[in-house]
Amino acid sequence: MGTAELSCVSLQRLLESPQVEVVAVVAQPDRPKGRQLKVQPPPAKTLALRAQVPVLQPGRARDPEFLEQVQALSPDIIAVAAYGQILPPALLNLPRWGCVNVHTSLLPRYRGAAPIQWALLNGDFETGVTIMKMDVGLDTGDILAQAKTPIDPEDDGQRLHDRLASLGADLLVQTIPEYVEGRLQPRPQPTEGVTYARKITREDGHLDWTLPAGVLWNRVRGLVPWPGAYTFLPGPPQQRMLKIWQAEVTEAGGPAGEVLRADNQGVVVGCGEGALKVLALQLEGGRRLTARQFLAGHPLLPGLKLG
RNA sequence: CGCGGGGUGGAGCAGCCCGGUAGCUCGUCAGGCUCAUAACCUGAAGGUCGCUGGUUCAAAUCCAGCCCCCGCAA
Repeated sequence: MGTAELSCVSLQRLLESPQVEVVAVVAQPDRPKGRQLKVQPPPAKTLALRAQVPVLQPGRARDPEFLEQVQALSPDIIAVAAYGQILPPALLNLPRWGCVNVHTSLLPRYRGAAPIQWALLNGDFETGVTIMKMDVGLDTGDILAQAKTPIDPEDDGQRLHDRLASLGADLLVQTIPEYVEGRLQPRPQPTEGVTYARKITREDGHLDWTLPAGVLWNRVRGLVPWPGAYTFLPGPPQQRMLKIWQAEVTEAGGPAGEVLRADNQGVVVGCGEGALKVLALQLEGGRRLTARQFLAGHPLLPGLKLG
């Protein structure tokens, strides 16, 4: 079961694995998406169809009709990754080996919806993936396997997502046989160190320049590709949203939110503490540009106030 | 028919409302200057102004249709 991009990597590995037969894929229903609000299939469905695997798309995972369909398939195990719905106990207990989940954090840290982003937002130096046996709680199941990866300064939400997706997929296909063959004992999550990664909202991207540069830098990195860190470029005629895709912390000091310097190196903006050198940005309606390209057509003079 | 911005030499933009000489910041090429530079100076090349049709003496500019890019929203 999976919906988002992240689940596709795991699905792909499962399809390739000689030890696993994928009898069906469950994804969330097609939803209106994109610019003209056209109804579009989720990525996992697209991949499943291409692999000619049957796809189920229940509106709710607890629909009795859906549960019957799953029962009819009599799966030995259900693998879940980025599915996006809570699974009812009836489903958790349906397969002989239960349900296993790929979670992109080192549980019990960052239970919940946005573990990748929060690891970056909090400036962690390390994160990873956990394969767990699902139970009724939110990401509280027993741990089957974990793999770690360091977070380096080059990482942003997209890069880390991609890396964890493949790390998780590898670990999943390796873990399932070990678990099923009894070579691996589920162990309860530690009671210490539990944190929750609440869902990210668009407003989380709105930069507050009175915060320290280091915090803002983590925002910029953590919120790629969505919602992206943004600020506003004052008019005339009207203020426009300015997304900041890449930046680094720099030494300069000056009023928070004020452009201190703007040249080919980048746009330096004052923060509550230190300054942020913006390297890649995107004006509302335009495409993403390097600081150099941006400045060629949009002069940003020192003293300009961003907000 | 969800809302909105945009397509102008290689890049990023102005010009469009108020039709009439193709502009700006860069890049490229050539030369100069400098111990040196993503520095500076001089010169040059490079554009069917997204496509199609319409209006007009005249269209980047006004009108209609189409293609493509992007932000919001979901």
